[in-house]
Amino acid sequence: MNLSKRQIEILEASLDIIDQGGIQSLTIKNISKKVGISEPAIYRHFDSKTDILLAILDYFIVNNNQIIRKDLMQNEDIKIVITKLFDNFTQTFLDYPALISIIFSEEIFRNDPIFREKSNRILNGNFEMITQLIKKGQASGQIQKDLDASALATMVMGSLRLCIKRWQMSDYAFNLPEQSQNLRDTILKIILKPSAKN
Amino acid sequence: MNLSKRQIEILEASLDIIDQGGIQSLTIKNISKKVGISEPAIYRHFDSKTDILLAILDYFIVNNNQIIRKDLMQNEDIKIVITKLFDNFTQTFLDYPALISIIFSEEIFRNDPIFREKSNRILNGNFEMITQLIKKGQASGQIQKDLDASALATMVMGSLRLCIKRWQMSDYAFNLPEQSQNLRDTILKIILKPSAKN
DNA sequence: TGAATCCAAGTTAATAATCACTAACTTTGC
DNA sequence: GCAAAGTTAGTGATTATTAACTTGGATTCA
Repeated sequence: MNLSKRQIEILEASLDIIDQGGIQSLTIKNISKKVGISEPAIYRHFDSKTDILLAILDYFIVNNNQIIRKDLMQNEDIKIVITKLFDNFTQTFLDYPALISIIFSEEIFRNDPIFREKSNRILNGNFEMITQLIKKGQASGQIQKDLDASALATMVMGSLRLCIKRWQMSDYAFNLPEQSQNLRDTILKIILKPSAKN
Repeated sequence: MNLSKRQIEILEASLDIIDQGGIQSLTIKNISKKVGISEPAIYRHFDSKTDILLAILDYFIVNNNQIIRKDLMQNEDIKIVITKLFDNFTQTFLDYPALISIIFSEEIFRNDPIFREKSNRILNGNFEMITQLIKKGQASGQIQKDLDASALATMVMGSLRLCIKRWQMSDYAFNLPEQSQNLRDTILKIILKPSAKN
């Protein structure tokens, strides 16, 4: 996983193209146009288009996730953890809106079994992480224990995803941080035990 | 919007193809193969591939939504409304799993401005409906008033979407009704005022 | 130092496959 | 007997990819 400057340039161009026109517009021609080199020159850096797609998943997701994960796992205060989870994600997408297409890449990568497997593992990995965080919060008495952990994880992850997706679909028209914070605070208000709310 | 038998057959074949291999595998050739007629025969029923895609949106979503909407809007008990919302959606996708691809069609239809506009309106329409239902629940005193209605709507809609998406990605491996009910009950437990819980 | 060479990264041109779609003809059912 | 719905054959455009050649900058060697 040691990418050259040009390889990264190709991956970022690909991300922009997917962001702007969906997976159908990701062609070698479009990539080469955006990078500013000829089509065959792309093949000096990647063996095939499939390799480019796989590299996108690795470069933009797998890496990124491991950083956030460690940070969240180490913290004991569930309120801080969820705040970080929301704010971190929001900031990432604020900085690189094109990444939203990758977070929702399940639909993009569905035509190939290798991609399916990979994006499935990413989604389930994130889901399991959030479930673990919530279980920890329940064990330490900060979250009500009579609430199903995986249902809460679905709520947290699902609402964050929908919020971001709607922002993308609106052409980034509304204030994402504001909406994200609103969502975060509402969720915290709901799932925290009264004693852990301040 | 009066579709012939063959037209509906074509739309259902298209839905199956998208469900199995994503939008990239939706070709006239694949459609004709699935329907059992030649490629040019498809054009006796639709002027273009674009027309087929637009008809998919109309046939599977716009129609369906209006039926559910009326039913939900008429009911006064928010607990019943949310239960119906979850169970109705779940049953629909249980009956026609391929429809899940259409619910998440934002990514599919992104390369064309007309499609974008259309799927955007569908998503926002559903979101607004749920927001209205929650506001009604707050006005009648069943839902806590200090919770932001649109944040709750994001939670309800986002969690339901994620639950269904994960079911699809797992190749329908887990028990969807069970998970959906679990999610529904957790959400009800959380947002209803104590007095409205029984 | 300066010439030889070498290779990574670019180019133009062309490949077969596939795409949506059309022209022209045939079948079929009312 | 006629129109809707099918067929075969072929269109030009676009797809990912390859072949063959060029360039430019670093390395090697006399």
